[in-house]
Amino acid sequence: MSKVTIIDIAEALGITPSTVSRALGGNPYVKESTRKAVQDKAKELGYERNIIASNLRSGKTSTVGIVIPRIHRNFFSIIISAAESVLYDAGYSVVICQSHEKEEDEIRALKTLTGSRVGGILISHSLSTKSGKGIMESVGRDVKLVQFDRVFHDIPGSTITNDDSNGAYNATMHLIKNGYTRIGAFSGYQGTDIYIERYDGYKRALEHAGIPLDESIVFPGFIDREAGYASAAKALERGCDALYCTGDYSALGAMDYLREKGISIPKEFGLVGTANEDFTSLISPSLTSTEQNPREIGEKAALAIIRLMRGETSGEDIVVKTKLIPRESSDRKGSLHK
Amino acid sequence: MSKVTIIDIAEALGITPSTVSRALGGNPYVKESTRKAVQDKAKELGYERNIIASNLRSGKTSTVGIVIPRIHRNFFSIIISAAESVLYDAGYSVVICQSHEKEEDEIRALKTLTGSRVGGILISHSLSTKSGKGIMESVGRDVKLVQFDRVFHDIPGSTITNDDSNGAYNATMHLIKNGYTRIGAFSGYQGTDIYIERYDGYKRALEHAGIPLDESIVFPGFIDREAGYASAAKALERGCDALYCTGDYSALGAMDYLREKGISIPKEFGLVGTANEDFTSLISPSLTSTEQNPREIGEKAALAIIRLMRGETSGEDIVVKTKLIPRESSDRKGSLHK
DNA sequence: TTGTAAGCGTTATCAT
DNA sequence: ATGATAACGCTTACAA
Repeated sequence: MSKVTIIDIAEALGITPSTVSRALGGNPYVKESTRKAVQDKAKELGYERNIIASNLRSGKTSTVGIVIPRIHRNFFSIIISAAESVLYDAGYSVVICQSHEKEEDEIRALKTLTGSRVGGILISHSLSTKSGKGIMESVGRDVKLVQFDRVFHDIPGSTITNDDSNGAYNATMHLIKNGYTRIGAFSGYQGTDIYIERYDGYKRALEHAGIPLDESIVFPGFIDREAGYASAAKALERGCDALYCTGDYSALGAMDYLREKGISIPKEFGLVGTANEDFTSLISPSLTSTEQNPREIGEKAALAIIRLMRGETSGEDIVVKTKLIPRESSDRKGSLHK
Repeated sequence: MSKVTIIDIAEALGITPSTVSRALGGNPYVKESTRKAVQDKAKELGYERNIIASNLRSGKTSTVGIVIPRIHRNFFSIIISAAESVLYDAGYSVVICQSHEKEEDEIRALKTLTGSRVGGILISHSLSTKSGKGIMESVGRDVKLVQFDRVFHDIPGSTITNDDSNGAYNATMHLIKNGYTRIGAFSGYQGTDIYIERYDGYKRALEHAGIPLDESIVFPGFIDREAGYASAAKALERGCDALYCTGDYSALGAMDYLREKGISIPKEFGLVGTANEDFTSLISPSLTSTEQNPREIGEKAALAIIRLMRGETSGEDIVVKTKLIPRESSDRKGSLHK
């Protein structure tokens, strides 16, 4: 086990711990020969810096916290995976907490993180978090914050978001181009930025195509499979021939209902989801969706928090492009060649 | 921000830091009234223990590392999620690393973790890790280890595994009971315990049913979607009417092939997967699979590492039961009522 | 039951 | 360019 300290190295070399520390820490005021000797000896003895002691003394912390609603949601787990690997390579540790979509848990997680002295936090808010108020109270001034996906713009720090409005615009346009004329929407909870943005994109597309907005075929609120099933019934009743869904699971629910009613997709009804979950390409018909590039979001978020902690910036807003992935569920024109 | 230390509390109360430390640390040799006073004052001043200093001094660490092949695989992300929440409640932090299925990355992760002085590690080995040798060399004697899912039994510490052999036995038996008679197997890489176990369960079921083992319809090695597709072709050629697959993705690949050939599932061909991935219930026909209870594995692994770090045990082997989830892909008898 | 005092291993701040 | 020394905030023998 590595019980080797800088003192051992210093003694072996007949110099002092301070010099060893400097040599290892990249301090410019060290003779190259000394640095070389120290590094060699360190390797020889199997030295590993005691991060705990280092953090204590320097007051800095090399730990970054991540708070997300649920770790086992594909979108988030890919983000974590990407962020974790960037942070790790940059010498940071990562601590992960879940909010389980509850503001209460989110605040508890934040308190625990600041308690364990993280230097920065990556967060995507729970759906039940209604404002940045409680967040700001639980996070100290010297902890840096990067929000991603679900963000509040009145919180200091950086944000990483998708161009959600454009994503929704493109998805809706895609339906229009495929000849659907009465396009409803599962618009999601309209108290959260991303859903507001997406609804906006949907409306812009309709407007662009000269289709009047009909709020009776817009279904806000829950977007899980069950809600999708229930709302699809109403949408059909009200004459829809397509649905733009701000979530893949709600689209799946709609698919359940349509299949039950013997309505053919995409012939009689068009469907697009959002998030490009794994299953979208596995089901039949496969589901057209919008790729949000979670890997890119994770990497950018990690780089953003590093810059923030290093004081290289005091905040930036980064937008990651989405991409429509056309599949069978909206392919009325048969433009897909398998 | 919390700059309050035990010294502040001590001064405010006219006692010494040691007593404050003891009161807060649950030391039994403290007068109840003192403890009460300390706790009240701590709350009043907004004190938060500096975990870094605490760890440095005590030599202990309240961080647990988790090493898994890939974080964004459903099975693993649920395990992490469960383990993380148990560990967090018990006052531990969690650091997560990925091995990307490469032994090299696994060892690198292990070294980084021991470098940041974790007290314990939860690990499921990469497929390319062939033995416990390299693992043992990179982990010091005083770091505790809990292996889960993919384990080596020559490594000290605890293990959490599924009753894989029984799971495979039940899955194969289920096919037999549904009237399939020539049942092949995607048996997985036969250098890893879980796959050996499962192959054993498959063989036991055949034996039990009096069906002779035919190795020409057993396909070891890769079990991804592509491999499933390729092996399904051979299985069909060799007269199989069903396949037991040690993975859902390989079963999905087989399904791809069978669908292409116009072979009806489950009428003409039966299919069971393993792992009960989310998509198994979303595709059509839905895929019979074996639930491995990752949540339970994660919780048990967390509790096991805690016991190990506390010195309450020096190692235990825990087996988590699997459960067959019958779905359409093997339902030749129509015993499923939807 | 509480106080005293000595560090844990590193880094910052003086000197030299 | 390097050395000496103190300190980061906490825990823990040992004493009282």
